[in-house]
Amino acid sequence: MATVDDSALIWTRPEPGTRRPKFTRDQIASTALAIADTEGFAAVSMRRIAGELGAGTMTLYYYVRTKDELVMLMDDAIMSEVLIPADELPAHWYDALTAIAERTWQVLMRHPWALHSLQRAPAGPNAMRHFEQSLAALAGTELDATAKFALLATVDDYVHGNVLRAAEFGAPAEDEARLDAVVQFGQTQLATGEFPHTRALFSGENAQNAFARIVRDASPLDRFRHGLSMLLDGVAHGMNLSFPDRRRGRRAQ
Amino acid sequence: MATVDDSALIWTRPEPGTRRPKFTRDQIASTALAIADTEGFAAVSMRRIAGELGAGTMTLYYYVRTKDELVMLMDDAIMSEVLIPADELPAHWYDALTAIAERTWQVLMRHPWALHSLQRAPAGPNAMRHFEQSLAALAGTELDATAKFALLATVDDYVHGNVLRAAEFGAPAEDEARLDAVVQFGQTQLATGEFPHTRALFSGENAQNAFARIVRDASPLDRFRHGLSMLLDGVAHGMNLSFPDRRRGRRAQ
DNA sequence: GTGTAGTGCGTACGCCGTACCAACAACGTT
DNA sequence: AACGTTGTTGGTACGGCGTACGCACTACAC
Repeated sequence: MATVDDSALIWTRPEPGTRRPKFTRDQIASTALAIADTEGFAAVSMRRIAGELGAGTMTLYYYVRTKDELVMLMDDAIMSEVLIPADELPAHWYDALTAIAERTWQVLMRHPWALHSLQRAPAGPNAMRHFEQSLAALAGTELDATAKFALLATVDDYVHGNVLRAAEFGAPAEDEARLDAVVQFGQTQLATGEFPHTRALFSGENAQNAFARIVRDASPLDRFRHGLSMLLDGVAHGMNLSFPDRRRGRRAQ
Repeated sequence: MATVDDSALIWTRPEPGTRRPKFTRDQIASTALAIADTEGFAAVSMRRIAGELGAGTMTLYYYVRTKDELVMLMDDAIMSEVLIPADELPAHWYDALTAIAERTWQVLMRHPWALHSLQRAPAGPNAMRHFEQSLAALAGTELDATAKFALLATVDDYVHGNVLRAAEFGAPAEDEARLDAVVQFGQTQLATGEFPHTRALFSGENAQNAFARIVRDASPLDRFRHGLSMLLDGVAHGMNLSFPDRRRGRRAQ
């Protein structure tokens, strides 16, 4: 009796502390984060984290009810990185949204595994702050609630989708041999003649060089920016919003 | 000696068959697909698939070298669903891209787990066909190779990102109690006053109703379409492409 | 009928998350 | 200073996972 509500989110349960425990949730989360960043999300196991901390495995369960909760803490830590210091947020909605999106992109690219776990996690405090900040970026516009929501969701969708793809290219370069196998399979397929347009895209040069050219033609960040600006341009037109006036220092709207 | 190259992709290894095996890769993949669709990707285990097929677990390894390869087969099966019959592809790039994106969206929404596994998988034959078809959609434009590639990547990014988010809302309604806990946590946070803009978004009504209103204001598909059209409008302006002329039957460009 | 090699799969190993519960130690009380 | 309470630690064990290894079976060529 008087047990804690089983469905309560971890944010609503205070960290244990009446008798000075050996660890904190933050310590545990950041240990897990370090493992995920250096060895991939798959390397994050309760045994591994505990080992890293010099603790018994089951000790972690005194701070956290399940591994999913621990992942929530990791996600929330990451979301804290995407927050922009209030005084650095540009005044114009277009610039503000761009700044937020770019920062989000950079953070997620540093922790690409977060997208997988973020999916299941309901918004934690820092995710709410991110949303709040995004709304603040739109405060100067005259959009109604539904439009604001739709706009922010669309931008976030693009950011997440881009990271999903970009992260897979920037990955640990794979196996070398594996990569060769992939390229060679691609070439074999192209040779079948079933892919005339794709073949034309790689006109002349061999596929590997062409692929490298396309990849190096623009950095992942540049490609992200380009897509984002197209999206925001479409938004500005479709929602009747102003563009920032870049010719002078003034900020329209 | 004379063993198969370890790094060879599954597509390059022929299915076993000199002596009429009991199963086929297709059978195995579609069994796995059925499990994933009805019970989630986590329920897909080698033991489970084998059980479903009435086979010994290790039998699967005669058809497939690792579970990852099996997942590639699943992904490729899904990618086959997104292909549009050649004669149904609209002539104008804008309509064609919209059709491809919508179909992709619908397929991925039916198999939301695919996004997780798709990330690691190098493009299989059907993924290549999808790319080829996307290029075909742009055949009428005057974009160069780099621009085409960038455009398609951007659209795919948005589609994947949208599914990533939308799928999490349309999920199995969760726990009821769990959902209550999430809503209640949100309200508590709003009450702190740290989130004025978010609070304003839910003006008046209580948060749960407001949330429900925003969700039902537009179906996930409508919201996807809206974002996609904004993106494509931005693309059309930014890349100097024509819009389809909807007033008559003719197709510009 | 017999030999061979393609096919099926049982066993076992080392991972995983975590339920259960005994042991330990920090503190309030006396 | 001694004790009892209870917050904190973590050992053991269970049922899952992917899959390496290698033996058993059997379909077919001869």
